[in-house]
Amino acid sequence: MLWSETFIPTLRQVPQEAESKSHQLMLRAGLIRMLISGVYVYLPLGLKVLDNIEKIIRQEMESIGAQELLLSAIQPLELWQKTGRDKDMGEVMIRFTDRRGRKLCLGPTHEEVITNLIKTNISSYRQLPLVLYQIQTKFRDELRPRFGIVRACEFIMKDAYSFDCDEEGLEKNYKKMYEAYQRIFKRCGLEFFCLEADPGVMGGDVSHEFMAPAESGEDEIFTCYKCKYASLPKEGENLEICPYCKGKIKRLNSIELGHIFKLKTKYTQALDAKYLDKDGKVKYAIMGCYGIGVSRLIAAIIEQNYDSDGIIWPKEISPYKVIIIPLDIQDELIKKLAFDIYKKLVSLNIDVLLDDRDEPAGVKFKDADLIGIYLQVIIGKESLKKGIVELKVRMDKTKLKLKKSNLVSHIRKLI
RNA sequence: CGGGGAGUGGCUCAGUUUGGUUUAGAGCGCUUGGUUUGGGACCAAGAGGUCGUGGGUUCAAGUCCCACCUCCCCGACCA
Repeated sequence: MLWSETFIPTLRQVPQEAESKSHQLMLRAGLIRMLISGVYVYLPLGLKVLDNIEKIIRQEMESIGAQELLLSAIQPLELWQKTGRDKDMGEVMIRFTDRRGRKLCLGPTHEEVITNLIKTNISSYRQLPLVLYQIQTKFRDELRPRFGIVRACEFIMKDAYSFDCDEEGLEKNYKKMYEAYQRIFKRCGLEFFCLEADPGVMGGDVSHEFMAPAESGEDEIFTCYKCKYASLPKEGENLEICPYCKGKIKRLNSIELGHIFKLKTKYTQALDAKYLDKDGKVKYAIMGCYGIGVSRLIAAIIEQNYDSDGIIWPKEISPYKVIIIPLDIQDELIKKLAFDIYKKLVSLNIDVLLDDRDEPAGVKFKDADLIGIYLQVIIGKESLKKGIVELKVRMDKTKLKLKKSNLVSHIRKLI
């Protein structure tokens, strides 16, 4: 993509509406814009980041045998009355009545809908186990939206649901999911802790939360860096020594990345999702559910990966893998080389952005650092005279001086 | 919903305390022309504003009073 043909509105100054670091950088780098409090639009660069995160999630979900589907955002209130959660959700759930007088809501989550689907389509143990997932927009009328997309009223979530014949099956799927989550967050360049949590309104007995330390995190957790133990503070408690390894405990603000639950039969019973088992007995399917705050991950990644110049995208998340920076686009030699490299990378299927704008070098450097593309190819007059171009890794700021002819192979090694 | 802060060109802000420089300012960005091109460069000429909204006080309101709206932060709340 050529910069001159895309829409990356970067901001030089910190917008007044943003206080947290990730929110500021998302606005400045041209990833998102606010429509109203708690509701954001994603600009092309933001969408590319979102796509990259989703790609990782899909790969890891498929790798454990989960199948993607897409449920509806509009849901009948009736289903929620059956599980009793229409009351639990209260005003968080956005409700409305359509012209036919049907009572509806915009899905804040999808346990009811998926269980209803299972109820009407699964009737035998032969059809189980089943693990389904979707990546979809959720709606929650939050009391106080915060920190940009961290707590928004409209956000994107990956939610997965497992259905098994017995608890043994649930254990297996729960474990697989737990491990897949670790791989996902690791590939996203996140430092995170996993801890046992209160299942809350979701129900069921065991749940685990994945938390990413971040300055603007909403929850405080106790963490031990020695053994990776982490827990949520209980009222009045002040933990200083790790109960497992006696290491020193740190209190850290953190963002909830994901949460997994063993729901067992809470929903399958309420919605009467039965199947016929091997022994000919009618049983309720054993359920688990597994959520990741996809859009929120962007904020968490930035909170953990930035410097004074801007965002530092981890390799797999970077909205383009390479940005080519011809320092003087009026210079024919520089321009030609920039386009030659660009075409070469495109032909190799490498996602590349060429800053073809007629702007001073300083502007291009600042913008490239701000939007945080993984690799920068810098082409300037002086070094080009010696046949040299520079390759800068945004993450560690090392600059490699390379012969033109070696550049592409070097890039391929790094990505 | 309680407490605090803010709303003035696209963005960041000054001006409001103490009403009155006549047409409301600056920097950045934007447009045109030119000089530039290794870290947000420079010169010249331009475009762009219901001062959040409504009402009130006054000879006169961005500035004072009342009501409301919006945004941010803390709290309550939250899979």
